[in-house]
Amino acid sequence: MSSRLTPREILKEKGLLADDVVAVTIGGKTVDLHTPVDATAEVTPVKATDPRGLEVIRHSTAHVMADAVQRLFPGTKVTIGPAIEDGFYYDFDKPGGAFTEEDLATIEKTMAEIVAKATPFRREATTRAKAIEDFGKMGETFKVQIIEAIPEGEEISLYKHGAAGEEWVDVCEGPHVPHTGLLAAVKLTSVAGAYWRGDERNPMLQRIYGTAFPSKKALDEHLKLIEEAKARDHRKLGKEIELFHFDAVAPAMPFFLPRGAYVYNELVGYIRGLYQEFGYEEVITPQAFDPRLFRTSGHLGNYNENMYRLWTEDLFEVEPGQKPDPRGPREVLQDASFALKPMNCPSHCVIFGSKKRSYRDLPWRVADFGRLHRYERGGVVHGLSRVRSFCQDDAHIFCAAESVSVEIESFIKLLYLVYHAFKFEDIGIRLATRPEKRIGGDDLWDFAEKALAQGLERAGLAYELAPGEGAFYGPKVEFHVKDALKRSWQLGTIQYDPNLPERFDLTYVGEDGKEHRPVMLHRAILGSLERFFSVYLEHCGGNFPAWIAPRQAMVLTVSDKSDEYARKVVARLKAKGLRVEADTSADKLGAKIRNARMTRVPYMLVVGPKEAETESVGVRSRDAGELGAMHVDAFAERLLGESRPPRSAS
RNA sequence: GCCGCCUUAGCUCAGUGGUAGAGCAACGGUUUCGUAAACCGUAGGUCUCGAGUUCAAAUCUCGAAGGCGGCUCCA
Repeated sequence: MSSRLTPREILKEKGLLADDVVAVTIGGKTVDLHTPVDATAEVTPVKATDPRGLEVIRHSTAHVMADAVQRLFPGTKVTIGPAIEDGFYYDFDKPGGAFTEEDLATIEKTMAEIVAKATPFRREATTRAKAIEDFGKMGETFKVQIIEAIPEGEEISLYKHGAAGEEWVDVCEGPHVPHTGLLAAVKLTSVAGAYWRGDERNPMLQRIYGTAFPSKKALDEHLKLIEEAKARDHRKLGKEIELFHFDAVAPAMPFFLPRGAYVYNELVGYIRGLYQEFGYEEVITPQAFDPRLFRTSGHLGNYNENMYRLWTEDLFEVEPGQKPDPRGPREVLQDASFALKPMNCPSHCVIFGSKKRSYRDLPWRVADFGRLHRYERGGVVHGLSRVRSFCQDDAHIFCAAESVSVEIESFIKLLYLVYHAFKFEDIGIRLATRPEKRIGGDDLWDFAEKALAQGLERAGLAYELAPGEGAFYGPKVEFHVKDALKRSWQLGTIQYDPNLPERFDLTYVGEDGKEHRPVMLHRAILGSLERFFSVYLEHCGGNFPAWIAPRQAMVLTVSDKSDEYARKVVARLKAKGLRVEADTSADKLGAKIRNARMTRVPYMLVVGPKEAETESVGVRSRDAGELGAMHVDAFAERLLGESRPPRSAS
C-alpha cells in the first residue's frame, strides 16, 4: 500500500504550490488541496481564477452562508447549495417565511465573521446509516432525504468548518477551499422562492443567491458588468427609444410603436425574402376556430390551459319552446366556444387536406406569419421574451418520410444563415424528447427522435439532450441564445410531428398510385418575432444596423438659417428611398446631437451655411464617429450600400 | 400558478400619519447658436384600484390588478 499525502504536499514537493491554488485535479476530477490522496497521484493545480477554482470558491461560500443562516435563524433547515454559472445559491426551509433584503446584509456580516476566523474545511468519510442517524438527530429532514437518495455503497463524505464546539457540517461531495479565510469577496444578490427538488407539487423553499470571487477587485468588476447588462435590458431600451409599450389593458401583449413596428416588419420582410429562395409558400389563415379543429389536433386536452376561448351570445340563447342547456356555463363553453389559435399547424393540415395531393407536390413548405395567442401563467411573462400574443416565422414542411433528413439539413443551413446575418454566434442546441403528456405510439416517437438526432449529426452540430421536454405531438430540436442578463431563450426550432398527419388523416398519392401518409415538420428560425426582437435588441444594444434601423439618418441644423437647406437634404435622401428626418428645433447643435444619439440613429448629418454652399453634409456616424464633410450624393451612396439586408442565400 | 419585493406627473425618482415635490420630456416665449444638455415661464397627479383603521392615509391593515427577481411551465 502506497503512502498518502495531501495534494498540497505533493505540489510543494514539485514546486507548484502557488498562493492562488485552491484545489487540484486528479484524473479530471477536482479534489481538495488538503485531503490526503495516494502519494503517487498525478495532481494538476487549480487556481482561484480558473473556472473550476471559482466553482470551488463559490460552493465553499455557499457552505459559509448556510452556516451563517443557521446561526441567525435557528430552526432553519438546509437543503442544497450548488455553485452556478455566476455564483451560487442555497435553498433553505425557514420557519416563518422568506428572508428579507435586510436579512441579506445581516447574513453577509455573519459570513464575514466566519471568514475572518479562517478555520479549515475538513473532509470526513462516513457511512450511510451513520449519516442518516446524525442528520436525523439534527432535524435536517431534507438532508436525510438527500442521503437516502445516494446509491448504496457509494462513499458519503461530510465537510466541516468552524472552531471546535461550533462546527458546521454538511453532506457534500466537495471539494472545498482549504479554509474559510479564502472567501473574502462575497456578495449576496437576491432572495427567491424555489420548489424542493424543482417540483411545483413540493413545498416551496427560500433560496438566497450570491456570488463570490477570489478578490474584491474581481467581484467589483462582475457587479459592474451586471449593471451594464441591465442597461441593455430590452424592456429598458424599448421604452427609451420608443419601440414598444405595455399596458395593463392587455397584459403581456405588446403594443409596437412606429419605430418598433418598422423593425418588426423588416424582420418579417427579411425572412419572406429567404422563403422565396428556399422554396416556401406563404398562406394566411383564420384567427379563431370551431373547437372541433383543436379536438382533432389534440390541442384541446393537451394544451387546454394555454388556450384562449371566445364566447358569443348565441351560445346561451334559448330558442322559444326549447329547454335551456342543462349543463353549466363551463361545460357549454368548453364544448362549443371558439378558440384563438395557439399554433398554426392545424390550419395547415386543413389546407393540406383540402385537395388531393400528389408526391410531385412534396415536399410542401407552407409558411404563416399568423398571430398566435397563448395564455401564459401570470408569473412567467417577461417583456417581449415571453408574451401572450405573438407571431412566429412559422412554417410546416409536409414531406415523405424518406426526405425528412434532407429537409432537416436544409433547414439547419437556412437557420444558421439567418443567425449569422444577425451576428449570433453563441447558439445552444437541445434535443427535447417525448414528454409524459403526449399523443401517439412509442414506435412513432422512436422513429421521430432518431430522425432529429440524425439530422443534427449530419449537420455536424453538438447538442444537449433534454429528456421529456418535447412537445406533446413530437420531439423537437431547440436553438437557444442568451439575453443581456444571461437568461437563455429558445428562438428557432424544428420538430418532427408524426401525429398530426395521422389525426387529420392526411394523405398523398405516391408514384405507385397508392395513398401514403406524409410526415410533418414544424419549424421556425427566429421563433417568435417578439422574442427574437428582444434578444436582438439586447444583442445590438439598440444600435440597429442601417438596413433595419427605423430612421437611418437625422439632419441637424446649426441654426434656423439652415432650415431651408435641411429640408432640401431630407427630400433628396428620401427620394433615394432613405429614411431621414430633420431636427429643426431651437436647440443648440450640441443638444441636437445628444438627442439624436439617444435615439441611436446610425447617422447624424450636421448642416449649416458652410454645407449649404457646397451641397454637403457634416457626417457623424453612431458607430464610427466623426467622418467629416461629404457631398449629399456621396453620403446617399454610402448609406444605400449599408441599406441592403445582410445577405441572401445565393 | 407559487415565494418575495415594487407601483407617486409621459420618463427617472424624492417624499415614515397633518392634505404632493425635483430633474428630464411637453407647451409658450427669449436666444440664431458649429459637434453629448442655452435661458425664462406655463401646464401636468383620485399618489395603480377597492375596502378598512384613524380627527386625519401617498404613508398603517386587508384584498385585487399590473410589474420586478426567482421557481415551475414554455416560442
